Amino acid sequence: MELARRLGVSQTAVSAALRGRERQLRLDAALAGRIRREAVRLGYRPNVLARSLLRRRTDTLGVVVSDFSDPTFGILLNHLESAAFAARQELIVTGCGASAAETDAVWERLLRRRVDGVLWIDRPVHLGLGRLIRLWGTASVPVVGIGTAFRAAGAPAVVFDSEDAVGQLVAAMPRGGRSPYVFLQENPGAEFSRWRLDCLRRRLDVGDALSSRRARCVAMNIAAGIKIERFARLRVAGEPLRLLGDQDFTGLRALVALEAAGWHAGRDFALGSFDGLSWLRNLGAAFFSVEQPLEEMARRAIAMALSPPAARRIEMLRGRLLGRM
Amino acid sequence: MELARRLGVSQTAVSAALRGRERQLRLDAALAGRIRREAVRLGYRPNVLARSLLRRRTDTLGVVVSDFSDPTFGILLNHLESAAFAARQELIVTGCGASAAETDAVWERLLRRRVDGVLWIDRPVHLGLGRLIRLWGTASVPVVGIGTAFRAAGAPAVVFDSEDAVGQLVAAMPRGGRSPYVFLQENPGAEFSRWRLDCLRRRLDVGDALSSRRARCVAMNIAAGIKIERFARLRVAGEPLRLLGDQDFTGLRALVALEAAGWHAGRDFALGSFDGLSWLRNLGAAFFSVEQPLEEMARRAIAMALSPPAARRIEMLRGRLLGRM
DNA sequence: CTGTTAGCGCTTTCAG
DNA sequence: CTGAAAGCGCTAACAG
Repeated sequence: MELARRLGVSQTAVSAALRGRERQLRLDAALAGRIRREAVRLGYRPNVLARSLLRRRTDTLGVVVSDFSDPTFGILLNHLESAAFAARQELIVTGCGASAAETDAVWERLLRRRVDGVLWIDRPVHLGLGRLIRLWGTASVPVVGIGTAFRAAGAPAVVFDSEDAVGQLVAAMPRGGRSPYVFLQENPGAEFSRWRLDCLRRRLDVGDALSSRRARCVAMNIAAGIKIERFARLRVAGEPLRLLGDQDFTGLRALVALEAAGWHAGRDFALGSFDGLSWLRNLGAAFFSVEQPLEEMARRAIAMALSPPAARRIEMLRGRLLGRM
Repeated sequence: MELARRLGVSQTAVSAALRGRERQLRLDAALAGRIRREAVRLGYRPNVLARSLLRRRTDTLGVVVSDFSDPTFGILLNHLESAAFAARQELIVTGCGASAAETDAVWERLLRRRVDGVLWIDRPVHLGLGRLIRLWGTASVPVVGIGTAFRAAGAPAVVFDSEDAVGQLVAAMPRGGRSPYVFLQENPGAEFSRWRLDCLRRRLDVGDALSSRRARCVAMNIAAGIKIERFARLRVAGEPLRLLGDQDFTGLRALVALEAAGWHAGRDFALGSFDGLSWLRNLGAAFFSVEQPLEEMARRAIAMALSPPAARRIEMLRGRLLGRM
């Protein structure tokens, strides 16, 4: 160690002083101080590579994000960083690549860096769940999934409870009547969208049994744009239409279009959606949404990656309803 | 190397075969194939730590993101990953921490990992530009800033040309008349917001000189909500109000509120904003926006970090106008 | 308290 | 074409 030579002390002393291990080594406090001061003066930066190589652990978790541009994942990442900081772990965040081959490369690189564990945020659109789980099987370190995609993967994961969220939304909407529930899909092929629709259907079936009345559920694809006539046709006079966006952006688009057409939230329609992005709070009361417990998800995911294998399993977390009509 | 022992060949041969250097070493092709097959069979993963330690370079760039939840940065990150892949570099993405102390820690950790360069996406809200630039000075590797915050920092950076963007927006709006330009601010303290307002003011001054007519510019803070009366008061009968959101979300909020109040885009107001987030394309023609050239920014930033010092300087990139009224 | 020693897993050099 | 040897920067064990 160059620093040691310059100061004329042993490498051991330098190493100990720099990591605050002076008590253990019964190192002179004054000396330790001198070493630390000199280290700062010289702009000395320990080489983590060498350290990790020797210790055979990196205190680092890899994080694979299936899409950086999803704001929900962005907020989750912010929380993950805090949680990692608290757990004295570093994070290496990376995208998932644009093709199966790139995803393999990303995965491989993370493991070659000898991360101590991997968190995988949602399934990449180009990679089937089965294939992904098989990939995880090649790891020598713990892998934890985050996201609804992993609800039935059988792998350790932290999952937002969509089933419960749908229940909260339905409970907050006007009951009874003949107007249908309209499930709005911006990207009907997306897994989360289909899954939430399934949850809604199941939920309404349960409602049926209890109220002995048939609540209709209509799925509407609005990817190509919103046609007001389609809404008008579905509506039963005097009753508000019950709209559920498959996520906040979808609900927002509907809101813009309906208001522009002279429909009024609360009178003509009730609107809810998923994820509770914070900027919704600025839109007033015309909209409600079930917020994902992202901070808790982050904490749990990190804890799970760091815990012994036996403690790793699927955890379902419930959301919280924001806003009311 | 364990693999070498198992196969009964030399470490040299294994190393060469695995990195496709067999020609240089004049290694037997059959042997190289055998080594590679065996490596796959055994699930062998070279240790990047050891490799980097010896080579004294990591082929890795650090990326510091000031806010993961900003969708613009998210898209930029996706592009950065592609660009890095193309340049055979890896990326270590990290948040910037929530306080000055955490930012220091993030920075330190990146350098201790011996990244070959750092890209810094926008200035953290809790850290002054001066302080940040000073921090950069402690690096032994190139640092490239990305974002408007660095337009005058004197450090190498890739910057979206807001001045030009304002020009494009103003040019696309109705000319003349007495209605003011209203600049909508959701977070008036934010640097980008103030800077874009400044640009607008300067632009309108230039317009003045040419048309010898005074165009008024009003800044309106809408953080607390949108009051329609404030807009009504500003409007000159028969002329559309010219609205500029400081970013897309801001413009969107205004759109929702104005349409809900019975104002019509095109007739009663013209609305533009910044950044060109892709989901705007779904909102129809009521809105236009200047898109940041994120893909190009990503490519340039990576290239700049990899180029010799003399080639590193500030690059201003122009945006593209999306949508028309 | 300090110095020495022996590596962590890999690449490179140079002599076979 | 192969093998031996040196060493990247650090830590841990142990003998002074």
